[in-house]
Amino acid sequence: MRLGKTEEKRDSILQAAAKVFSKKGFYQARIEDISREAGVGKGTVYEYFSSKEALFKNMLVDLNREHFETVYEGCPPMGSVVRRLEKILVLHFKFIENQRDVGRLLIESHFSLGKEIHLWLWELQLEKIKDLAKIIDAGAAQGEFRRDVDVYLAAHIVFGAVAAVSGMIIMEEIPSGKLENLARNTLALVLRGLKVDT
Amino acid sequence: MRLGKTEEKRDSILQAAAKVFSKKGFYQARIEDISREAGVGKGTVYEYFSSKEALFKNMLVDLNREHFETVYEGCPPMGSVVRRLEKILVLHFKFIENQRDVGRLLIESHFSLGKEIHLWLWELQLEKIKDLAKIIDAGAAQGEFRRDVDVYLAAHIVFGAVAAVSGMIIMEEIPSGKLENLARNTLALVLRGLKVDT
Amino acid sequence: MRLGKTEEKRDSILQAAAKVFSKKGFYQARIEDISREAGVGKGTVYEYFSSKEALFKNMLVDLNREHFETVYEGCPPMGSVVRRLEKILVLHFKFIENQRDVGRLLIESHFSLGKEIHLWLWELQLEKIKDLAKIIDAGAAQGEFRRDVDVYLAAHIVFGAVAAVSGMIIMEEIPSGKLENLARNTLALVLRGLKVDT
Amino acid sequence: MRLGKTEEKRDSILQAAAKVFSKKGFYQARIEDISREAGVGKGTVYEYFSSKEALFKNMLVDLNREHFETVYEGCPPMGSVVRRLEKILVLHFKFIENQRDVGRLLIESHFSLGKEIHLWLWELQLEKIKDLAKIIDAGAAQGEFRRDVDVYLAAHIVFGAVAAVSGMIIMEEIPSGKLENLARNTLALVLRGLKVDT
DNA sequence: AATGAATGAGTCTTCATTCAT
DNA sequence: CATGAATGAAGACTCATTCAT
Repeated sequence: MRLGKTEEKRDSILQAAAKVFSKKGFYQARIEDISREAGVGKGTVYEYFSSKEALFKNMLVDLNREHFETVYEGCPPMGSVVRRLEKILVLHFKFIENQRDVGRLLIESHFSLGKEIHLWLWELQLEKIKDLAKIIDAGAAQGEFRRDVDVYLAAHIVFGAVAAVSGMIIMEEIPSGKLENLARNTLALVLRGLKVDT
Repeated sequence: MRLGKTEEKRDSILQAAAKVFSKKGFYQARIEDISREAGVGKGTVYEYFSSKEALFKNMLVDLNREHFETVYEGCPPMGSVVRRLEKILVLHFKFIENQRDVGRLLIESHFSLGKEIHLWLWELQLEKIKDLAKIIDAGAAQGEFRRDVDVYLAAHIVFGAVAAVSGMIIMEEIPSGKLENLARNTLALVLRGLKVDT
Repeated sequence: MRLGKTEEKRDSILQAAAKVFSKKGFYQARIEDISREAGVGKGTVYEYFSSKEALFKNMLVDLNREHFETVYEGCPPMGSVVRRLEKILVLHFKFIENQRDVGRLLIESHFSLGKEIHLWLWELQLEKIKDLAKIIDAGAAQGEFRRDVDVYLAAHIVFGAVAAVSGMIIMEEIPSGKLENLARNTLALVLRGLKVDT
Repeated sequence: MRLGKTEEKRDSILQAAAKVFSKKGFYQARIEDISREAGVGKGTVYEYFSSKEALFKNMLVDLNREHFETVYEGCPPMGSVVRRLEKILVLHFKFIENQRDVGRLLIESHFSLGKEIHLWLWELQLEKIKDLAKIIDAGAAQGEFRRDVDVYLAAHIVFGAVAAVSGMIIMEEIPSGKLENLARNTLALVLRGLKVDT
């Protein structure tokens, strides 16, 4: 299962890109910063990625894959959808917390990038929302969730709620130990709502 | 009630800035684009704002004020907090819808800007969240909302939810006529949650 | 002998120009600095002088006139040329010392200005050198100076020597009380030379 | 003894800088002029020098070194200090004449530059004056020069005199053949002074 | 395959000058 | 006459990208 030398170098560049882009944002990050961080020459970056934008996109795709593998695959469908959601939230918050800088990029769904790349990012986010929609749909099918809700809308709402709390974790530097509780509370609110039970 | 000529020009530059920054993002926007959009010379922009960054910040502050006046002040406390929230949501969604470009900037709380300005933006957002927290707190005090929720967390969640739906409105170009319904549904979900009533 | 209001304003602009140009040099000085220093509007400067360069030249001409009046006219031909030279040196050094900033400009015969203005400055300096040559010539005619010297060359040498000592006065902030002595020593060297008498 | 390619390029930029700065002065010279003169791209200049000012300073330091090597090192202490001075003057005048443009910069001790760089230039000049003072001091020690003169003052005077004559050479385009004679005459005046021997 | 020196297009910002009031 | 708001030409500097080694 060893990666070829080539694959290794490609990876180290992506790692470096994640670090530098996260810290400085797309426009402030310089290719040279990234190449130095990766310990390779500036020209080498262009051996593996055709442009700064391509590198950026690849980095995000990579990050998403890692996020997906950590959060969803590390948490397959199980009996209760609610339980699964709770587990997903915990894993997600931990992922965020483990990789502050990198996590910031995942939350920052919006960038001051050109329109084209902006749309591309929206697509990326939409996919996550659709994954969420499937889960919610499953919950409705199993009778755990109300059937009178617009699943697509609900997915957006849950996504936004989770993103906002993720931002809170990063910006307010919530300590690791409180994440499980935070996940539970967040989910509780999303599931039961604000209103007093009637 | 006439604005001085000077104030008028300052305003037209801010208007133009909102338009151009929204469309292109901070780094892609050129001062010249903005000055042309405003119908003034390039140098004139610098008569009113000391730098591109200063213009950007001023523009956001301005936008926030407008948003605040439209949404919150256009919707003072009333008997029911739930009713007030619903009204706020409708106004907010309409504000978003009316000024797609401009609205995009309000949602895009995160930019690929330098760390400093990024923090400044976070502060701006936090203020909005705190406004929300006050409303929720009032709801709890009046017995409309459950008392066992962390108000600060709840405010983040509502904020995130609303932001996500706002993004949906902009990106999927939801027609104006459906906004009231969308506001109702969003609020319903936030208030009652996903789970089936027990 | 009262100056008209107009003349007064023109003068205050020239004063301000001398101050600001001296402190910052031609390119670093901004017309606005000068107008503010003069207590007039920016546009007013252009009522009196057609351009920055014209203002600069006028200011130097003015300064030269003042210098000439102070130094040469305040010291008409008299019996001994040597005595006259000594008096001239004292007056010159005092002029320099009195108006450090302004004096600096007189010494700084060379500027990083465009070729054209540079030549003009050289002419200004050459006139002073020619005045000096006349004095030396008179000294030779009176038998005080050697007749075998090239008067024109000698004038350059004296001019350079005096300029260098003037620079010393400004840069090393020689106190006022030592100027007379310095003038005497400078003149002694110029008159008797370095070499031991044979 | 071959310079590395890199060193070569650095040098050609310095050469070009000397030429362009000399001709146009600091503020009128454009980096692009210099880069074109050097036959390199605009960006390349910044590979070697961090800013226009840094380039300017480096160029002057370089020039000074060259001047020093040509004039002083090409003329080591010998029996007679007077002889040495005469040789130095000849070499100096030839250096000036050989590199009119470049020489102009050496003479133009004063520029319309910011205060900071101005001070730096004064230091540069002061060093030369101190070198001169050492020579004069040696002359006094050897009994060739009078002992009752202030060596530091004398050095300033000689420096100023030489600078003024150098200016004459450049501005009046004294032909090469007359330089030796000019050096002799200049030195004679400096050594014996203007006054008739008593 | 890897490098980094070289490049020049692109942009913010300054400031002399103009001109409507 | 006096003003200062408006202008836009000009230039230092950055950095993605290329390419000879």
